[in-house]
Amino acid sequence: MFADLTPDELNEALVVIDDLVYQSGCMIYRKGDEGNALFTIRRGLVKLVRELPEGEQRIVRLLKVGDVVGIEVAIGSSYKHTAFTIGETELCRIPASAIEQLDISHPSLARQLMVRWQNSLDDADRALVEFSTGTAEVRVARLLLHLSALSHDATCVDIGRQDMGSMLSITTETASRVMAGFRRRGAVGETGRGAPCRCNLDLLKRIANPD
Amino acid sequence: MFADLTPDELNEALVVIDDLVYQSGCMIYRKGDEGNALFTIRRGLVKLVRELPEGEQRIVRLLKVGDVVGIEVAIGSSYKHTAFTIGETELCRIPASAIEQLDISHPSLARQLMVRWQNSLDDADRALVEFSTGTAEVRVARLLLHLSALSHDATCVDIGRQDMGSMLSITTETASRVMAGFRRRGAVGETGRGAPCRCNLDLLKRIANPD
DNA sequence: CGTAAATTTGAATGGATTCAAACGTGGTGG
DNA sequence: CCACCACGTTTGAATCCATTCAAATTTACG
Repeated sequence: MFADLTPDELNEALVVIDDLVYQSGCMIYRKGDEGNALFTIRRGLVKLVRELPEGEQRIVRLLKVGDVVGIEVAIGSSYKHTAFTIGETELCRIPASAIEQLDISHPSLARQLMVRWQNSLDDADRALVEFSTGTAEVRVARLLLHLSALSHDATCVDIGRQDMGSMLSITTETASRVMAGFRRRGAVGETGRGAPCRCNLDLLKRIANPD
Repeated sequence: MFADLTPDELNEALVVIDDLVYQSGCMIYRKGDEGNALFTIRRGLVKLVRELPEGEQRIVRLLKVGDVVGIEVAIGSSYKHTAFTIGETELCRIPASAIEQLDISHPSLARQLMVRWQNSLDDADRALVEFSTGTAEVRVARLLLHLSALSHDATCVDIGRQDMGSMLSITTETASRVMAGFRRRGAVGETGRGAPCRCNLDLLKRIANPD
């Protein structure tokens, strides 16, 4: 993100940037809070959550290593979601003031930010077409494929059934049922508690794209 | 969008900006095409469509007056969706080259673009929470409320059942059934063909937020 | 006026939800 | 160390909602 900065500018930026480690399930910020800082993910996962009118919550986006959390801060907005860590997660905290300063003096940072915005938009659109259409089986398969793509091997982070459900707009019970079916069919390996599960990518792809 | 430009810059920009009128159902651009231009909507509606693996199509976003169509062009990307007009629509065509030029000389345009990106993101998130959760009745009610908010009166653009369905991830038949029910209950007025329908906002709100 | 396309309605089916209970896991305190 | 509780997951059975397939109806357009 800070490519194209001069050494001086970089140093100036770095003094105000903190490196933070959150444990699993921590709230990073709450929707509506004044946006004092944005974050980049160095390790772990972050979920952006929005409350439904009915009181439940829906996961709007899942952010991965390299993604920016709270990018809306860059235009002076308050936070649009509530953000939680999933698994132990390491974040870089970048104060809004630092962004403002650099933004003016350095147009290439502006471009970097635009690229990040577009990436977020792509993720959102993907959620709309892949995670909100098709049967429960199809959605879960697509989510597992998505998660597998984050790791270099075929393991995927063991996400809770509740989180699965609120990402895919299905109940935790159906999420559980579908995963049980996948296990029976060998689409995913036996899930050791909390351990990442091995996925049968070929089989999952076949399930995800019914012809 | 071109606030904060000097008269000279504005003139220079305006010579390359075309004003176009499309009739209903026209394709503005196709997904994957090289992005030579972006557009702003002066009148009408635009739908951004993405093809599902199964061959069907899903409406990812509905753009209204003042929105930017094809904003990804500003970072040199090809089009991420296929764009169609809904109803007769008037667009401003802004060549990518014009954006590039102004982008460098004028940082305030960059900020304007970021705001637009964030707006798109907000719309996408809204689609995820409001148009992809709840029963068919609830989703249709929320869509009608959303459309009503675009007009200043309580009328809302008569969107086809097919488009309704592919916005809400329901079939055209259920969309039709739900609308029939709403008509019976007086949630929407009798729909004169192609004419905008009058909505009973209070009743729709009650349906949209089941307590 | 006649054909094509979109909308509406019906009946049967299937899939997801709901409500409930059982199970396993981890943490706490006796 | 074990009993106990809280919490997430799993499984079951009944219900409900949306889909599917089909046909009738209306609307648009040449």
